[in-house]
Amino acid sequence: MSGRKKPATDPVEINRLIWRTVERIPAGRVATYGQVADIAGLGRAARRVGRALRELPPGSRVPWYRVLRAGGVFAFPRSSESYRRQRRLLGEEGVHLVNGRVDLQRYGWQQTLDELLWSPDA
DNA sequence: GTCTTGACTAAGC
DNA sequence: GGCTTAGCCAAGA
Repeated sequence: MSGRKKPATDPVEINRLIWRTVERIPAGRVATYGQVADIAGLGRAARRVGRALRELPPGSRVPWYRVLRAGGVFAFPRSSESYRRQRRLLGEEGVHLVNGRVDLQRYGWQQTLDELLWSPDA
């Protein structure tokens, strides 16, 4: 047997891995490309995440709109259809924009830290 | 095999 | 606040 071990070299595997990671983002939360890449085990391949989402077929249940650029900024131009769609979908989940961007300290996907910092009493 | 592009990020002006 | 530069990684020409 060829003992050649390759860590998710197949683009299909990588895409699935990225999509699966994006699906893990809970509703009402958002994550950055770099964060998704890191969680997916791709390191700094934030661009790879963007490509995977671009290749994402329509009708998919992957919440691509929960993925933002660094700083909570949208990846699309403000006059783009995707921008409005993303903004609307996030709004339905309770995520609204402040000065054209999302407050990552509040809506950012912080699996553990968030519950520690965000007290329900606030 | 080299160059360009891109749903990226961070730092600098 | 916005624009530029540099770094990064993968796909396409």
